[in-house]
Amino acid sequence: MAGLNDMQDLACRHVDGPLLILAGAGSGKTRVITHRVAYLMDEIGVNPYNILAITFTNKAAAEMRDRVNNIVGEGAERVWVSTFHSLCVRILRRFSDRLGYATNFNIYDSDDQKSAVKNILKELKIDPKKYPEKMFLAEISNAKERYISPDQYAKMNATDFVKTQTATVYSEYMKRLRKFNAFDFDDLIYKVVELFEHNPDVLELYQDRFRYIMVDEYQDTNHIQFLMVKQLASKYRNLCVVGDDDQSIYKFRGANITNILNFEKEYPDAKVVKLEQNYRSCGNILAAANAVIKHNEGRKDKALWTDQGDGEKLVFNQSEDEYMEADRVVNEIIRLTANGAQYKDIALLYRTNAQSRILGEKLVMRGIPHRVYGGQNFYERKEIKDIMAYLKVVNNSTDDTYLRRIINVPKRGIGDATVDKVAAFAAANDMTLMEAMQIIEQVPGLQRSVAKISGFVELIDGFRGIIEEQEPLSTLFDRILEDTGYEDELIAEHTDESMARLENIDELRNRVVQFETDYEEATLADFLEDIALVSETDKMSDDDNMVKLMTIHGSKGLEFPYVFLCGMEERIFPSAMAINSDDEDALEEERRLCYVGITRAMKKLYLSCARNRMLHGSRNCNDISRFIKEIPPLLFQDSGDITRHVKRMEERQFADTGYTGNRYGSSGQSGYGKGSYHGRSSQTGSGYSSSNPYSSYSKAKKEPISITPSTKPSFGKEFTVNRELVLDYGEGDRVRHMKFGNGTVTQLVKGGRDYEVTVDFDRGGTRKMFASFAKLKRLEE
DNA sequence: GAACTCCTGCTTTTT
DNA sequence: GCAGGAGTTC
Repeated sequence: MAGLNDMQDLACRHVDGPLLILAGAGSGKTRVITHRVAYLMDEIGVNPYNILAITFTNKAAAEMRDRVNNIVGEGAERVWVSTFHSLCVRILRRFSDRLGYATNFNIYDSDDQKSAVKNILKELKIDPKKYPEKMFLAEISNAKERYISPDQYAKMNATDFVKTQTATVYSEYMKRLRKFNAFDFDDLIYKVVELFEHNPDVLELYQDRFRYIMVDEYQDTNHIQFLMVKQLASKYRNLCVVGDDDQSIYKFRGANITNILNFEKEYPDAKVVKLEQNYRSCGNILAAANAVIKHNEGRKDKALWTDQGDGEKLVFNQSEDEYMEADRVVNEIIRLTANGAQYKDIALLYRTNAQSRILGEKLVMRGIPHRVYGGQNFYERKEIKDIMAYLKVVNNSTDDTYLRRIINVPKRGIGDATVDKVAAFAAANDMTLMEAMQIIEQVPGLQRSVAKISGFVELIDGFRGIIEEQEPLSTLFDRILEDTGYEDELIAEHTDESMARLENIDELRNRVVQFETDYEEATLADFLEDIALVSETDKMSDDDNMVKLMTIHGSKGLEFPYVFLCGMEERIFPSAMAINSDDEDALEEERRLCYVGITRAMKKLYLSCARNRMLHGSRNCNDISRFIKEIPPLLFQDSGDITRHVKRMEERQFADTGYTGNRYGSSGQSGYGKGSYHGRSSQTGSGYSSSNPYSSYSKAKKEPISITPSTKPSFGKEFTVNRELVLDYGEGDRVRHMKFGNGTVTQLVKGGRDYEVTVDFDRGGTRKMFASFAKLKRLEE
């Protein structure tokens, strides 16, 4: 298959049985998956309806959908491309009644989970100061990820006091969610696995539907996702997983790297294909990435390489504080754009969302268009949560959580004392809060509040009427803003803050209208689901010509010509938590994260840090990140700062031994350019990386790190340079296709390393296909 | 019942 | 440095 390298080609052509693709960063992973889909459909004749592609983010799903559409044309929309979570929601919307849940269930976000646990702790009289709800939530989530039910959990931990308490909370939590007809994120997958386990007919339905399964970012799957995939694939065993153990960065969320490392054990007949040729970054960037990741133990050995040349060197800067760091970054952005770079080609990446504030401020000051992704989520803002709570109550009022949030917002004189009385009545009579409020006259001990509450119930009933009459969502939205007086209150307040809130509400309204336009048939439940499952990064658009700011986690799967990795300091990146952790792997995960960050860059990578920065409200001095020191200095454009820094450290450490510091060349630009450093490094093993015996980090491996930022493959000769695809036909020519017979080429478009051919077949039908698959033969007529 | 003030604890990362 | 929670006062 031309347009693909040998390994990519091999992966595409593997049809039956398990397949593991180890795909390094930028190795054309999505390309392989989409080509494989095309191959299955066009060459093997697989019904697109039988293909499932699972991705990690909605953004990745959308991109894959797009690319599949482009390649296979007809029928592409019938390939099921989605994330684990939305796939599960769709299955549950159809079958959750088998588990005793209604199909209009709510999806809990972390805030909802938190308040649910908080309430349970109150009921069980557990002091949240001694045992914070966070602990219980983490433990519950953990159990769910391992497919451990509350009962099992209780049995497993019968001797441990705190854990028996956790078992009770877990059990109560699940009862509560069932009562409120809600699933949390973990449940979405857990409950599908449970559904499949107890309903073989349902499982078989989906097994037959998804005969060919592909899972992207497999290194980020957790145990329960592994189980689900296993269930689905067990009948036909056509499972293809794609991943890179070096890019596993979600262990904190339960991702289990052994899923990918042990794939061959689980499926002994698995075919394994490694993709190591990188098409994204230039050689210097790759060399830096390889050098950093090499410090990790326990990884599948591999190294990225490119045939695109070294490209530009890396830039490193240490500034005095975070403001000066931001200034420097912004200045460089101005310089880049003055030289023709587009704003959208630039990304600022950082370890924690908090770091975005100062960068954002500086960009505002200099009038640079930019957008901050993630962080203080749009949907976490108070006013948005309030309006969303109204929508959720209208959709499904069984859940007290949202009701309690809005019952007195805006203020309508229904205080906590009143709500507690009604709640007690509801609990005693086994009804929901809303049900009790509907018969409020029967609730004892309320005087003036009765009228207020029945007024509120009428309000909600009015909103529900709008839905029943099938009025558009935006109508409901506007009515909520008006009838509750929410908008009026903010307008009357007329402060900067209230105006900002109004703007946010406007933005939410835009999203409602957008959703309405995108999906005409959409219901309120659909909208709420979309909000619950789709993050902001997912909605990132390439049209906006803006500088993008996001965490490194958020950048996974993306690429940018110019990347700034900011805050490259010890205790920031790697984080203090990882440094102090007793878990050995914590640091390795940070390093993998660093690897992900570096490999986002295509043309040029900037690394920066500050000598001191505000943290937890106090100013701290932080050392340069160990990851910087793991990058060979010869890869840097101007290594003045880093050289001086390391030299100073060495002098400090070895002053009494008479060691005067190695001479890393002059501090000027030309110091490293002549290869002298590199030669020296491989002879003596000293250098900048942690293999340097004088470095402050001695945990490093003994072997010297010699990274060759070269164009040579890291292994074997079988990786030859791309062959160019040469076609012997053109537009207007008559061609023959193996399956579809004869036709006329109506269009020929070069797309990447392949051609997209449109053929008008004599037997009827126009098909778009990739030349590399179609294997069209020119007919002489 | 509401508004105001003080205090604490926290910062990874997110489907 | 900030948000959210608790406690106090009107």
